[in-house]
Amino acid sequence: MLTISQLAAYAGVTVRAVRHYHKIGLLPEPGRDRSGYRTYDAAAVVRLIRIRTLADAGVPLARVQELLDAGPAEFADGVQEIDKHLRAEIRRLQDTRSRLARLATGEHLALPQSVVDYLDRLRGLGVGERYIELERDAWIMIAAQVPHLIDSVIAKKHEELDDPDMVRLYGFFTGELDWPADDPRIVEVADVLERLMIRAVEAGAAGGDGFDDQFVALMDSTMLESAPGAELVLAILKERGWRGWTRIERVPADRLGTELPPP
Amino acid sequence: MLTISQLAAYAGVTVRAVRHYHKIGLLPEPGRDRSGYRTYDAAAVVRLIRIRTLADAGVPLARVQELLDAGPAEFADGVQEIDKHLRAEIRRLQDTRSRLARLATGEHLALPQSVVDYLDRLRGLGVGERYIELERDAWIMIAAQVPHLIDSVIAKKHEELDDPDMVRLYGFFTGELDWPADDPRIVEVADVLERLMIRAVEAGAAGGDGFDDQFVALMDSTMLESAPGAELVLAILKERGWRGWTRIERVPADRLGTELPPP
DNA sequence: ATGGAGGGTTGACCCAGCGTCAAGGTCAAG
DNA sequence: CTTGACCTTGACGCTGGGTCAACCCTCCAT
Repeated sequence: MLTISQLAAYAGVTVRAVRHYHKIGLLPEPGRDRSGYRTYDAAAVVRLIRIRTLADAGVPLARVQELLDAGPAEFADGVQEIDKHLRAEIRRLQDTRSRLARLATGEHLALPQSVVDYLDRLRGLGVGERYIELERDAWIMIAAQVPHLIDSVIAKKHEELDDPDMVRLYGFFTGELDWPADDPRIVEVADVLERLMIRAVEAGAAGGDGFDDQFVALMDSTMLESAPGAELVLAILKERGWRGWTRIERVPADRLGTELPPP
Repeated sequence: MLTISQLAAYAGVTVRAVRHYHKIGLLPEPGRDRSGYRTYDAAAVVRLIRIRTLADAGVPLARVQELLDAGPAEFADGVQEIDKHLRAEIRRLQDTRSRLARLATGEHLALPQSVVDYLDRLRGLGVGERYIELERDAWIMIAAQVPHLIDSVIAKKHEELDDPDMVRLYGFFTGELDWPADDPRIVEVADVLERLMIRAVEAGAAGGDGFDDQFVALMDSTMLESAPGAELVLAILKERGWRGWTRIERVPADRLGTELPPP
């Protein structure tokens, strides 16, 4: 006959755990010797080892009890199920490992690959890290709100970058971003933007861009929040008869002065 | 700006978890809008995703906090450590899978391989499952109490099985085991055992078997508890001047009648 | 016989990491 | 104005034990 600590040591568990299993009725209370010590037999060893094997597999103790007290068919089914869980868990941990490896480096975890690629393209154009971070944060906000649209939006952005004027536009964002309000480059930026807008309108953007009003408002407000000076540029363009940002519109002369809806 | 559920959904956690992270100071409380709702920015998204990546790797939240607020060197060290843990955990789960596969089948989990092999050898000799189970339970008890000795004991048992008389002895245990006290086979068993004992003594077993008294007592009492009828056989042998079981002794004529120590 | 080590006994409280109500206040749409 | 989907705080529950605390048993050496 075994004492509780002999039993526990052989099965690789603590004495406390064995007593816990008694308390919840998972392992039957054995007989006691005349001094009150529990005395275990081989059946207890076998049952305890079965308990541990299942518990190590992550099975809740209540389920362990069901399984051990069930027929062989149900038991086999249960074990199948547990093994499936184990395989999934192993795959999850392997995935976690690869995510962990990317933890230190960059924005890869917070953004879909398409956006990461887009930001890398901007870097390739010489855009400064300061501005890249602003863009990144804006894209994080957009991706968080409309994850299903993000890939198609980024695809449009890539198309836009095929236009040399767009490349020129991004070329402004290489150094410090806090331009004073009278910085002459602001007018240059507005000029480039106006050319882009004209071309966009000519290309038929007026017809509709496939996005609904809410999403356009989201894009506009996010970009306005993220890019310092964007308001200044928008003000200049408004004087010239343009409205919008994500969705470009020529403002009819009689409506000049109408505000954008508040972000 | 994001609401808490947008943030949570994007990071793949529950709203409740985000609030929990606020409560323990892991994720800073963001600003509120005029109605008291929390409003999150991109930095919160990034931090929350980092938190989840580490937490998914099994890192306690307190440790996550330390890591995220530490310098890059300490962070890299910590990630190394976590990855080591992950690899170990994956190996542990794979091991659990193979143990799980053996759960339904046999005694493999409760006994070392050497004993399993020994029991298989007994089966090969035609010993009945009823008796095998008794042996198995006895070996479980012995292995639980003196795991470091089990392999050498089993090795001795294997040697003993090379003796044809020992094979003959086990040959008795094929069917029912509850022999009546006057079953003639009991005398036959005693005869075979006596021949074995004589040969053992001649072979020099008297010199000492390398086991201490406590262990011999353990073997004796375990086998006596497990095998019905063993006491009868021992009684017959005692009349013939033998004592012991695990350790065989010729009892000098003047001490005939001396009892074995109580188990 | 006695004292100390090293078992054993019960009981009660404590932990992470949230899940799950409960009991409301807010917001957008119809 | 209502409805339904959010948001807020707060409190309790859960698993699988760990960690005292306070005491009893047994064995061994002295």
